[in-house]
Amino acid sequence: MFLSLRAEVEDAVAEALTALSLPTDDLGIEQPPDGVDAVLASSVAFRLAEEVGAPPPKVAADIAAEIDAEPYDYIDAAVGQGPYVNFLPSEQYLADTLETAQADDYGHLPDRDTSVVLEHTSANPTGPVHVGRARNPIVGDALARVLEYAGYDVERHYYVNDAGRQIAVFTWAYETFDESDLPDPDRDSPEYEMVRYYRKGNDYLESADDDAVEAAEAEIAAILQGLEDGDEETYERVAEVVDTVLSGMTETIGRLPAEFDEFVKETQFMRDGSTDDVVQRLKELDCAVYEEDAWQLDLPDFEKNLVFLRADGTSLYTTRDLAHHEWKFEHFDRAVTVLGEDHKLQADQLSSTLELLGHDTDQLEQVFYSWVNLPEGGMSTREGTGVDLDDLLDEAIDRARAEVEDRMADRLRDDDLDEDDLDRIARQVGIGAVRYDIVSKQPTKGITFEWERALDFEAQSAPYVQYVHARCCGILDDAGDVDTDAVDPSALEASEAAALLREIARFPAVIEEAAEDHRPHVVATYTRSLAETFNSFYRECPVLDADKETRAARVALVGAARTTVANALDAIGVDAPTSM
RNA sequence: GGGCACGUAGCUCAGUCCGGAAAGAGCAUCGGACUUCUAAUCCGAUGGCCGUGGGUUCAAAUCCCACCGUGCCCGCCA
Repeated sequence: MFLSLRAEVEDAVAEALTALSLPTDDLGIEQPPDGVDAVLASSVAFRLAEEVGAPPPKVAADIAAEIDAEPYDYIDAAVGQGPYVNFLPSEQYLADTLETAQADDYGHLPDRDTSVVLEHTSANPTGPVHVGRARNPIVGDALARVLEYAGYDVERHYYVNDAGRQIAVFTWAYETFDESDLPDPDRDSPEYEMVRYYRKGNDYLESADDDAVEAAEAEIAAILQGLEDGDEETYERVAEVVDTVLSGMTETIGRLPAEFDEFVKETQFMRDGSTDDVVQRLKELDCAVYEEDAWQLDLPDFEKNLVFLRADGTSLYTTRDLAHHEWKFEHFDRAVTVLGEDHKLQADQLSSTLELLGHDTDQLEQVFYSWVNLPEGGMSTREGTGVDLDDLLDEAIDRARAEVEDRMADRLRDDDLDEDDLDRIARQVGIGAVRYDIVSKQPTKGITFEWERALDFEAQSAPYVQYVHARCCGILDDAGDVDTDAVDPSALEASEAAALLREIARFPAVIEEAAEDHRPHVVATYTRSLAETFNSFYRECPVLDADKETRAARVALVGAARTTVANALDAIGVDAPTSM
């Protein structure tokens, strides 16, 4: 409804300006601050004051007077208020919002008939997922959900780097060292067992004597060469390591939850010849140069050349990624990638090169986030420094469980939570808190990991919003059967109820904004604001004890609040508990 | 050295893209509200030269320039 209202307001302002022979290039539509009755406003009078030769309040009043609300469904009136033209919503707006918002699919925008491939995480399959890279699956999955809400047809991809030196080292180490020489794994899970070989191998390369290292390097080089030559046996050796490690990582990421539709392997683009094909076309480019036995691109906007073929004739990560992206463009309308800020330069070079190859890079969008660091520095799989995501999630669940048990004694609601409920709530709240904490911040801001902060369940966190959902469910449970179809929204005249309905009405616009700008955190901000508005309503407006007509309207409003909270949380991937 | 990102209350952050109605939350501190639809809640108080200095504008946390601080990047690594 909000989106329709906004369209009507834009139309009304443009019409009025045209009638007054004023320019319509900037309508100045904005949302008024709290405490103003209007839902939308225009500040256009400021800009027109000089042209008209009258002070802004006079101009605003004239524009308001020119607007006839009659033909509009959702505008009740346009009123001049100081220098602003304020728009009051109609009964119809409130009634339609109340009805639409109770539907399970509230917040889903119409299908756009546009396919989007969203690549996120793509962490090298070298070991357990640590907190340093945890922002990627959380932001990526939330963005995928938001895009789906916005009507896009989304596929989630994990690009598997299975052709790099690290993986060759890993494969060599796995085949070389014996398990009896390794420490016990931190967890009984494949990636924790496997990473021991990786770390052992890297240690060996750093500390063994020169001859031994040289021999090892020869074996590693042979693996890389085998991949480049398309040797089937080498692929299988590497795949055993990669698939095993990846299976464990996938399971950890799945706890967030974040799932993938496809794991796209880098080697795919070596085996199908597309990397060779890209290389041929890159050589034809005007900026292609052959220097020091290597093929490079002298990209106009970059200081250094981009090497795309090594002196030994092998391809590089970026070369394969070019083939990967051409494949994406072939199969999808748009491609979005969530990347660490350390990949910014590489991503810009990729984009420029794709442009030179004749692709429309408007369809490629990148979202960057900064790494989560420890107070003492970055996290590293190879060095084994860092906090494992599994440990963080386990600790979050443990603490959430302790909270629930703590509150059991003086719990007011008499609904007999059993052991299964306890497990469920601990998991929903614990994981929700971790996820919400990350998804609610702008990804470009730096985060330093601290246990206490990451596990803070106080207000402005997931449990605060989840609690509102549980409260709604509680009220609806007790309300029994209420005919919410023929409810008169004018029964919601209490200001807290009206404010809640207006906040609910914004949800589709929030989804639209988050999807267009690729900023899922605005949805998190919205859930908090919605929860606050609900809590004010909850305090001031009794639902079950109200007179019949008010009761029905308020039950409908709580129903609308429940679906809105549930769907807004769903859009950022946080569970909505039915009881807490 | 160059490029990019970030800098808002003691702490953690919204708001910045697209300039407009007294700068908003939470935590912390202090003071209130549970015989009431769930107190993981609510109400109130305290706390801000929006990094600094210029500029543009009727209007700047928001746009432009310079500077300072922090992080990331500048491999024939990924």
